[in-house]
Amino acid sequence: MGRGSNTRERIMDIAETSVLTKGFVATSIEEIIVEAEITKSGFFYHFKDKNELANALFDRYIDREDLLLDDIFGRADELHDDPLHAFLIGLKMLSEMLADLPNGHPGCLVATVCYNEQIFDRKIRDKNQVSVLRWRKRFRDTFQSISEIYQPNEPVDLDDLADMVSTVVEGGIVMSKALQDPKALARQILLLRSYIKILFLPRNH
Amino acid sequence: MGRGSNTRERIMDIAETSVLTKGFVATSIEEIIVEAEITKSGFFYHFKDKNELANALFDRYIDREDLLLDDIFGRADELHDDPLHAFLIGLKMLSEMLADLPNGHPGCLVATVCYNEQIFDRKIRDKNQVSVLRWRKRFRDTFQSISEIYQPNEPVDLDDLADMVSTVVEGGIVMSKALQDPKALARQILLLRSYIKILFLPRNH
DNA sequence: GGGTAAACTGCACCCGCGGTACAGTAATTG
DNA sequence: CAATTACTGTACCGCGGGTGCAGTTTACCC
Repeated sequence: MGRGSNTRERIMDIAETSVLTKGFVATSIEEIIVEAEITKSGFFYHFKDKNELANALFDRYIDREDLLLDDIFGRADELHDDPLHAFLIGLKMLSEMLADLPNGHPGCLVATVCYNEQIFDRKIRDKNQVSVLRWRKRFRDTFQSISEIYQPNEPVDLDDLADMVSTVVEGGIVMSKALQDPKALARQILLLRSYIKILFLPRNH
Repeated sequence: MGRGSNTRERIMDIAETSVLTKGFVATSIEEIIVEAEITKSGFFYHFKDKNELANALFDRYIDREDLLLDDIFGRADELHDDPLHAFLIGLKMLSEMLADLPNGHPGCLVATVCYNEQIFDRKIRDKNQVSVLRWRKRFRDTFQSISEIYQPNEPVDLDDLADMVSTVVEGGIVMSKALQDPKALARQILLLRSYIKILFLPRNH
């Protein structure tokens, strides 16, 4: 192994997969070090305890998700000047990307934290809230731009509507896992898209 | 204590609360027996191991949820003959009921199982799938009746639409927990209601 | 009122896992 | 060549799940 082998990242990759499928508590340090081919001491050299690993996993996960959304909805904005149509294109691309994941979406650490609250320290629960509020801000801004052009056919709170993107993603992941159908998430995103479409597009198309 | 004290149910009540907030693995038998004021032997008299407790919890939880939905949407059907309006009334009542829970929805065991897959036995994962499919059937039947009268303004698959109810509930619970806002779930349900409304109601209202 | 079964208590013990402590070592870098 | 980084090895602790089994209380039935 030695220096160039990036052990810390390898530990985190192994841990992330395991945490998303089995849950944090069920992921033992023992199995991580076996798969990473290091010793227990090696693990605790990189992370002083399991909670520090959780924090590192969470930070990295959120950063990646943000980059992914920047990428998808950034590209969508390039493809259409109108904010509504750009967003609809973005949702379509998001759905397609999720449908193309061979084993389905691996799960979301936000939900993992929610369903294992007490075992994480306060820091990570606060970070969780912050990350959800960042999604809200992102999509609220989008819906703000849209509503300056299109008037919604139903009265809606734009913050709630922004949260609905997160809701459908988190709920869709749960459904995909429960149904053992990797494509379920993608189809739920398309339903959200359908809602946004008929909510803002004028009735006499 | 003695005979009439219904120890088994008391164990399950304590365990359910703990499982929904902390997760299954983080719920120790030790804390359950302290709160239930029994001994370890007493616990293992009722459940041969933790997995049997999980199975019992899950069965009871699903039964209660089904009864709740029967009640709410049954009452809604009594209040309006038209299937669309009855369903919209049902969603409103569901939302109001969730908003009235003092500490918000406690969480859903379906999601708990999804995010802790490997630690439960196969039996419980199968039951999870069955329970989600039962929700699908219930709401698919509703949307079937609706679509025989109203023609949707967008092409939608009725199974997916039925799943969206579960999606928004599961996702909404995650959002409520993450945001630490008990009312978030209720507001997401109302957005789903808004979608169903403008999806089926004719454009020239 | 005595017997039986249900519903426990008490105690002793094993294992796996998270975590600590600390000494030793191989490779890299300045 | 010295110092730092990135580990290994070993020994040990406490907690929680789980087993085994003998003993005890309580309710109810005959």
